[in-house]
Amino acid sequence: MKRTSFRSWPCSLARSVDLLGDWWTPLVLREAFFGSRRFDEFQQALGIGRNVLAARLRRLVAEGLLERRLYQERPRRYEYVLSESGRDFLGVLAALMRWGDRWLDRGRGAPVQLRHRRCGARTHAEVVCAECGEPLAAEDLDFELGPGFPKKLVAKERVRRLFGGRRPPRAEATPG
Amino acid sequence: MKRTSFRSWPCSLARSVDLLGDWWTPLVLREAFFGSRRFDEFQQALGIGRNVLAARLRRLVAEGLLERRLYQERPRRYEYVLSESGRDFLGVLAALMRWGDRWLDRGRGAPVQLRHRRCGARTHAEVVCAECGEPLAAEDLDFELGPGFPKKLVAKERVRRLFGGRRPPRAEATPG
DNA sequence: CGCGTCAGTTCACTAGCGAGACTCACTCTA
DNA sequence: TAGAGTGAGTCTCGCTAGTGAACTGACGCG
Repeated sequence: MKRTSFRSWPCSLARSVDLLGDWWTPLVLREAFFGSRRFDEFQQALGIGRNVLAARLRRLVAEGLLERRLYQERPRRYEYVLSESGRDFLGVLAALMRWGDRWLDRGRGAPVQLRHRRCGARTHAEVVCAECGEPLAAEDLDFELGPGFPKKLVAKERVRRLFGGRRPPRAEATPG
Repeated sequence: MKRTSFRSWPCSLARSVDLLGDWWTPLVLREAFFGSRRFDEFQQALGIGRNVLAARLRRLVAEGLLERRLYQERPRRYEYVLSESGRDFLGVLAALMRWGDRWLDRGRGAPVQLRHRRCGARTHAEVVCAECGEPLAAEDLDFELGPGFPKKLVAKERVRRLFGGRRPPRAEATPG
């Protein structure tokens, strides 16, 4: 029984989760943002099993989030640095960190804070609408089919119900 | 050999990942945002195993992201609706979806798009600095210890290296 | 009374996760 | 030229978590 793969689901969320949705991968990426590059750096910082780390690094390289580069011959040693897509993942990590700060700190405050060099402020991540800059809230969003959605599936009943112009009534009745 | 728990790590990211970092949980939450409330709705929409779904719902309820409420007596039937913290998780999902749109679509375009009711635009999520509103980039961020960081650990060598005012040189040498 | 609905639980099976030991290739020291 | 050290992995193996499917139990309906 293999884990069900979401790779080919018509949903970017599912695909991302398929790739990054295990317990270690986000932390490996965090370490990369903290400056780790070498196998043993990652391993010691996280206390992760070496085989697990090797597998994660391999996959992240295969998927293009990390680049494996030779930093010395004799013996051949490789290090792992964030690629463009890897660096772009910072937003997701920052959003997740922010969520944890808000809901998981049990009154002790954030363990780690962000300082934004550009404006100098101690800050945190916020997820906004790219067009108007307002924070995104569930109530303000509709989901629409995009160009990458398979034509075959458009006719499906569930799809039509979900994306048929408006949200299902139950969703709108959500209190709050 | 149990999965190592990140619950008590001094890192909101690790704690969030511990809670939500498996393959199904984010998709269950996505379904909740799409309007699913009932057990069988979730089950059919995702094709998830019923026992796995039951376990995920139970945990999400225990952690406060979902509320389990009785929607009919005789027979007793429960449904699951997003709580405040659950709704707040939308930002993370939207950021992850956006990342997938950018890096995982293989030239076919986004399968699902967002429409922001407030401004009317077809849009996507963007992660910005809460203070100045500029998009967050890895190069512009410093990490600092916050009030929730355990005092005991501050003396640790690794911690001092990471948070001792500036980033380690290797991080700054990152190309890009 | 038998059928359908809904929300789960139980069960048998197994892929693969995770921890720690081990390997391999090399350099450095004396 | 032994011996220690370093760094990047592989190997072994117990265990767990996910899979799919059957089952349960409370109830309404005709």
